[in-house]
Amino acid sequence: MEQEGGIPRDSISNRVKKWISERILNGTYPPGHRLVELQIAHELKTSQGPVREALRELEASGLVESEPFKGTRVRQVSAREMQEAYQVRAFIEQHAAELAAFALRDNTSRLQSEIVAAHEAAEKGDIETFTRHKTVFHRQIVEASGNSILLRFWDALQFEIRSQVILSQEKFSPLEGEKLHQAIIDAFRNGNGKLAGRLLRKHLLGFADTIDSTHEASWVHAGRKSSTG
Amino acid sequence: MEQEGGIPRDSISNRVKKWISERILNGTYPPGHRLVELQIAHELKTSQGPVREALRELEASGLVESEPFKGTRVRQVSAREMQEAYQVRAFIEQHAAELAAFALRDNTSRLQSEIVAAHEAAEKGDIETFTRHKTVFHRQIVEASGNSILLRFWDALQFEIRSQVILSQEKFSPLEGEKLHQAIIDAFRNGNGKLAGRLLRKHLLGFADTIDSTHEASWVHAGRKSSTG
DNA sequence: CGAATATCGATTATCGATAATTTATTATTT
DNA sequence: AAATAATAAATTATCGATAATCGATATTCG
Repeated sequence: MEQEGGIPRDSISNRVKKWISERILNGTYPPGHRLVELQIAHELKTSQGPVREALRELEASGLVESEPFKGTRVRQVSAREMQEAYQVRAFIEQHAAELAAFALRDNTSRLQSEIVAAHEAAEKGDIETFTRHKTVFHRQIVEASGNSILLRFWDALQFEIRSQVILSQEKFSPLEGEKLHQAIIDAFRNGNGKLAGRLLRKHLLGFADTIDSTHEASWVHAGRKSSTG
Repeated sequence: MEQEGGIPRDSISNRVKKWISERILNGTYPPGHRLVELQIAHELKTSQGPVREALRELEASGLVESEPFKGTRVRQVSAREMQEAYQVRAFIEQHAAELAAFALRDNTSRLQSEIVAAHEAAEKGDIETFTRHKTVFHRQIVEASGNSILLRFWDALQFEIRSQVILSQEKFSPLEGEKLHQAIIDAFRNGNGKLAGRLLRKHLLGFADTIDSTHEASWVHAGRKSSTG
């Protein structure tokens, strides 16, 4: 099957995977939505095999869930699970910061530029760009830890978290964390990984604490532009 | 592979998955060994689909690796990666211990019985049983943390580590850690999660330190009985 | 009427065959 | 003989079709 005007260097199942995850991420397929293999296959003019493979990979990464002979649907993450995820992320980043202290000492320019970019986006009200830069900021710290397994876990967590919801909290007070991020950078500049770690942990556990079941309604699908500027 | 006698209680792809992982775990398929889809399918009297699906799941859990059109082979874990894995495991268990402090206070009987069982196995020279009970001991702590994501990560790590190698170190001095495990239990009995966490962390980082590339030859495949009983 | 069961439509799980791609082998040229 | 091109072999990726299973509805029997 020849690609219609696009990049042909990707397997069909991979393209299907991207296609589906895109739709889950931007809210077209809400949690609980059913994903029928042959239906998607027909829609994408391919066969059942690649679609099935894509769904199984998405299942492995936590985006969807499936039961034998019952089918696959977009996974619904509970408030409880979100709390757990933020807790795990909190101490992953704390440890990463301690491990990354040496690598980041007097080497914070990349971190700084992400914060600057995030700040600019926040002022323009571009939540999506803001969130992206803030995410890269945190990921760079885990990357600098030099522990690839830690990074893999962090990625898995991030995928799971961002796939479903973004805390409305994060949207409505984007400038709140600015000072904190600067403090984290300063700590790294001084080679104080312990401090950076404590700050990160506190920051993230703060998010975790804002999550409870009563807030479930205030979550918003990732990628959807909030109409309330 | 037979199913004639009754209702097939497990899908074919799941049985294939078990069949393959069993062979990887017991060393029949060593790291680097190539896994050809149609060849396995023929050997198990099934078709390519289920085998392919099984291999993809094993890839997701880190047991094998594959490249497009090149095929799948048993993954080789480097000394470096083993170190990283033990580091991550160390601080996962440290945090789990702190979270589990409340749940385990005056509630250590299950932990205790695992240690007793491990001790008995060690005296009989039954390394496999010893290792299994020691693993359950550690897993129970993570379970008691109440954080299911933490547990999922720990399981993934364990699968990855145990799938490939067991530190010969652990085999030759099984009684070494006995006192430490008792100390951990005592800490939990007193509700001192911080202390239990520190002990666990130190214990595991100790293992991590014994790993370096010069020791690579001393690793032994999991499941293989050492002839030097 | 109501519980157990047979049937139907929808969907997943599996199969056998074909196309696409890589790797190995042979032929050709310089 | 070395390098390159052409061909063949092996294997993965994909396809279209069939079998197995589930859920809902209709049907039978007490």
